[in-house]
Amino acid sequence: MASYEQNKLQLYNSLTGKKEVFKTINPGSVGMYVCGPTVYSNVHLGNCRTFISFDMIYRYLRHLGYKVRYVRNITDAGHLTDDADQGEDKISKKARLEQLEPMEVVQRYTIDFHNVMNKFNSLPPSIEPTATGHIVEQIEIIKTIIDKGFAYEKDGSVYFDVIKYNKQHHYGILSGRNIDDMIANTRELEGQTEKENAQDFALWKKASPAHIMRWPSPWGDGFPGWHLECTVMSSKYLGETFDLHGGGMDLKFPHHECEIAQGQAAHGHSPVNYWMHANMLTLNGKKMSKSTGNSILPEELFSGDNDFMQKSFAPSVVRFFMMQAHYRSVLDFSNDAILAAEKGFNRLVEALKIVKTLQSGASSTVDVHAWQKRAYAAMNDDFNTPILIAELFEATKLIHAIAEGKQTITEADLSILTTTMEAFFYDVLGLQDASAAAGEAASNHLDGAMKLVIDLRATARANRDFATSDKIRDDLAAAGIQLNDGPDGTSFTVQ
RNA sequence: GGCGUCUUGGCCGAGUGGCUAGGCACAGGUCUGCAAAACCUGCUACAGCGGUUCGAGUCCGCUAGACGCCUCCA
Repeated sequence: MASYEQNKLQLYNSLTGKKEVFKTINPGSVGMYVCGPTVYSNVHLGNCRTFISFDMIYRYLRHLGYKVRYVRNITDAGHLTDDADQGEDKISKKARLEQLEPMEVVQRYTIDFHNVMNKFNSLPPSIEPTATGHIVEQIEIIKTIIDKGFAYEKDGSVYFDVIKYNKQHHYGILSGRNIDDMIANTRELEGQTEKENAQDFALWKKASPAHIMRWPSPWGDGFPGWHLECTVMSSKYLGETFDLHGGGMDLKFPHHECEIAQGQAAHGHSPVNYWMHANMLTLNGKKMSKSTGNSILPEELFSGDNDFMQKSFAPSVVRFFMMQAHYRSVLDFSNDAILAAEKGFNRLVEALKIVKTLQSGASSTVDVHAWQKRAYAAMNDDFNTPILIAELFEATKLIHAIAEGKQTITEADLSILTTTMEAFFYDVLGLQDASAAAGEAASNHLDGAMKLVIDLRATARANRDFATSDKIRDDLAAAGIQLNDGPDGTSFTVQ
């Protein structure tokens, strides 16, 4: 029996507002789509939280034995800077500003995105399609939506007819809005004359002569609307209805709402069974945002070169910090919070080393099975990583107790403890031991040199030459190497 | 203005109506030449007011505050 059959996974479905038992369309397989970044600038830490959250979800689904096809797009065209007719494509705007070819911008920031996600130990998706690679399919689906009567052409642009759609379906089903409220509360925007209604959104935009990124279409030269690419690429690679669609909370409306409308209009049924939304990462209590300057780049955090934090932090520490909060909660990033996370993270890393040195005994005085069950229960309850981490700390206490001989454990139980700890820490949470990543060869050389220094200090201490022994200890500490004196001798840790 | 979410101990952060979340910090202890580190122990809070209930952090209402979306946003 596969692991996913034994674990009753429940997840919060944004569409219904409830936790639901996860039931896939095809047994054992999951089709999962997550809205990726618009590659017009470096991804900031807030962007990363969403992708790390869904990386964890992807990892846990795989851990449960599901075969997952994970599609995450790259938006390299079609994203307007505003919704008015003067709207300009984000990529081409950046290209103009930096005197670059649009695809040069795309290339630069796509590479940056991949580098950052790599450092966060985020697994690459199964398919990473681009909007510009699917212009033909987007034009085709626009034709279909026009044919079905849910879109109209106006002067080289095509708009989705939200009012007409809403007569048959509920536009606002995901975000909990209704069309009358939206109409009553629409802001007055200049240049909206083309649309029949302010709520209508663009499927295709006519390109002005100055617009760099443009493609021919039945309606003239232009470029696709932002919402369309996700509908096209998800249905192409996952089918017209698929299991799971994720993205940041800020995409719920209008982007995901429009995706539902487009899918429904084009294919006659709702595109997604489970909608999941990762919450925002805030800085100083406010949403991280490139445009307001209230953001921090991952690289600035890894290097320590920023105005917010007092030191640098390893990618796994940052990831651990995020995993300590539930993905649906707003999380505030601060110096104090990440410092606390780093210490806790180090304790877990240490426990993972100790667990490998434990000796098994004839009987177990600890209930490893109950513990393992609680750990899975936490994850099965809408991916509750904070509780999972609390259980990992509980296991840490057990490991110390066994190491000190206060508790005993059988070989079989020790095996469960070790593999479960490692599976959750490395495979599911996607964490890495920073010191191990630093390089085995270098650390072997350091080990040899440190053995010499530690021996010299031990000799000095034996001779009660504390001036020498303390100088060794203090100077090493200043160099970032901490000596740990214990009953069995001295070890060291690199800070 | 509309819609929605949130307000938990010094800090971060989970909590399905009744049972200790967890981490950090702090205090005491063990170990140590002294420290540090490590480990052990301790630390019972739920914005305010009212209601439902045998019982509420957990449900309902009101008040205050914060945040998000409504415009590009992960």
